[in-house]
Order: sequence, then structure tokens, then C-alpha cells
Amino acid sequence: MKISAKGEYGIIALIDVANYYGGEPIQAKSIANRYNIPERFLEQIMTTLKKAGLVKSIRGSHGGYQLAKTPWEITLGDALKALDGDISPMYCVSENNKEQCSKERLCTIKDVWEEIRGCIQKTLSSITLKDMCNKKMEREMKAAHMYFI
Amino acid sequence: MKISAKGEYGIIALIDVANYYGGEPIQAKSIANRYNIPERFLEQIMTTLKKAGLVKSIRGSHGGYQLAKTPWEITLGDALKALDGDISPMYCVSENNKEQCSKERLCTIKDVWEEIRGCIQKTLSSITLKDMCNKKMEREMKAAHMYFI
DNA sequence: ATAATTCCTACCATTCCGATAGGGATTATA
DNA sequence: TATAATCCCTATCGGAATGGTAGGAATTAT
Ligand code: FES
Ligand code: FES
Repeated sequence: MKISAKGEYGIIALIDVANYYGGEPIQAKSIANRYNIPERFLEQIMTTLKKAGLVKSIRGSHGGYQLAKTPWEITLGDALKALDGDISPMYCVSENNKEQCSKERLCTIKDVWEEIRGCIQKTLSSITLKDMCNKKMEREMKAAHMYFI
Repeated sequence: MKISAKGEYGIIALIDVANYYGGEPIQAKSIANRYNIPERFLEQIMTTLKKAGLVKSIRGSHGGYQLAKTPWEITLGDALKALDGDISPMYCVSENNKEQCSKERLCTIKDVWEEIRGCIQKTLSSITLKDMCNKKMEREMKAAHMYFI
């Protein structure tokens, strides 16, 4: 029941990119350095985010990443779905439901997984990158010279 | 973000034991057979549940397992906490918080994990074994000759 | 005595995760 | 046009976790 490092790194990166929304593209290398994320690993993560349509990339020198939508159009749910594949606690209630449990029709527990998936989904899809940026800014206003994630 | 097989098997077993509440102890072997769970694996799971104080065991011939509390005193939250160790989506918001994230005090994402942990916890701790038994019974009443999990 | 059970400990195979690595493609700019 | 800075693609790898197996000891009813 844990969110992967990939998921966490990806969210950190996305929030960072969102912070630069409207400006110059931001490089994977820069993000990796500032948040202490392995550089080559982050590259792969950014590719994932790109394939999911959350960021767009600019290649070549002075290249980097920018949001593919506005910060208030992208939710943490979108991010985690792209990064960890899914946010359901059990395969039988996954959105891209491939694997079924054996006794699915006779299972009374499935409802529980469904409910959990629902509340996670609801929470995550209610928080946008914009929200996260705002929170970060607020905190940095109160505590001078400190950079929040 | 998936619940382990151990977690699922354990919950199935617990519900089954709860179904026999007040009667004879029920054997791991019997549970394993009926729900198609590897026998020796289930033995270990039952040990986990025992150590967590959810079931008590009776050794020797005609032995087996019984609930250590009433079915309405044990929640699915108790069960999963015992089986999967924890239900938090990130170590920094775990109840038995050992590992801390590096920049914990500067992290704005932690709040999100906290919120998710909260809603999972709330859902799981609101469902008792009694609830699950009732649901099972209701469904079996409506569909004759079918045994639900 | 025997059979049925739980209990304890070790082990094993596979998968997943986090990360590293090499090298190619693209682009600004000097 | 050369160079440096990027992103991009693919392969690989070590370690940890997961799911399961195994042997045999301890306990108990019959
Ligand atoms: S159907 Fe998936 S847990 Fe029962
Ligand atoms: S402190 Fe744990 S994710 Fe930020």
C-alpha cells in the first residue's frame, strides 16, 4: 500500500514544472539537482509524464519541460495514475481492469476495495498542481529564505 | 498502491473465522481448501493474526482458530494493519513512523499523504467483521446454493 | 500410540523497484 | 560548422519484497 519513489519523484517534478508555468522550460537536470533525485532516473520519469500528456518537452540546447496544460487542469490523481499506473488497492477494481479475481461474482470484499479506490481517487483528483504551488508559496512567504518542496 | 495477497487472504480467513463465531474452532486447512489458498502460506498468515491479537488458537487434534474478540469489535482496518504492517501511502505518514523523508519539514506533499491515509483509515475502520458476515449472509439468502466469500 | 493440528524457522523462486549506463537525435549558439 | 546542452531510446543490473514451500517440533483429542 505504498506509493513508489517514481510516483513521489514525479509529483515533485510536476509541481516544480508547474511553478515555472508560462516561463522558460525547465530541465530535468535542474530538477534532479535541486530535489536530490537521480538524474537519469528522473529522465525516465519525465518521459512517462510526457507520454501521459502532462508535460511537453523541448529538445536540444536550452530545452526542457513545460506543462502541457494549465496548473489548475492537472490533478495529483492524473499524475499518480500516469506514474504508478493505477491507484486502486486491488486489481479487480482497477480502471484498466485486465486481471479478474477468481471468484469475482461471489466476492463481498470487492465492494470494500471499490470504496477505498473511490476515496483515494476523490482526494487526489481534488488537488491540482496550482493548489500545490500556492501552498508552497504561502509557506515560503512565512518562512523567509526557505525553499519548500 | 496494492494490497498484498497476504492481506487479502488474511481478510478472507478472518471473515470465515468470524462466521463461526461462538462455535467450534475452524482449521487453517479447512479455510485454505475452501478459498483456494496455499495451506502452509495461510498457516503463517494465521500466526500473524494471532500475534496481533485478532484470533486465538487451539492446538492439537480438533484444534483451530477462533476470534479473540467479537466480530463487531474487529475492523478491516485492524486486520490490514496487522497483515500488511501499515495502511499509509508513504513512510513519513506511517503510524509506526520510523523512516522520515529527508526534507520532511519543508515538504508540502506530506499533507496529501496524510489526507489519503486518513480516508483509507476511516473507511477501513468503519467496517467490522460482523458487517462483512452480514453482507455475505444477505447475498447467500438471495442466491440459493451459492457460497460467497 | 496415533492422527490432527498449530508453531517455529529456514529457505527459495520470481517479480518489482530504483537506479545506472551507453549512445543516438535534436537544437541553440559561438 | 563545431560544440555543448538537452531530450530520447533501450538495455541492464542489484537488491528488496513478495508469494510460496519445506522440515520438523510441540501439543492435544481419541
Ligand atoms: S473480487 Fe477481487 S478481491 Fe474479491
Ligand atoms: S515528507 Fe514524506 S513525502 Fe515529503
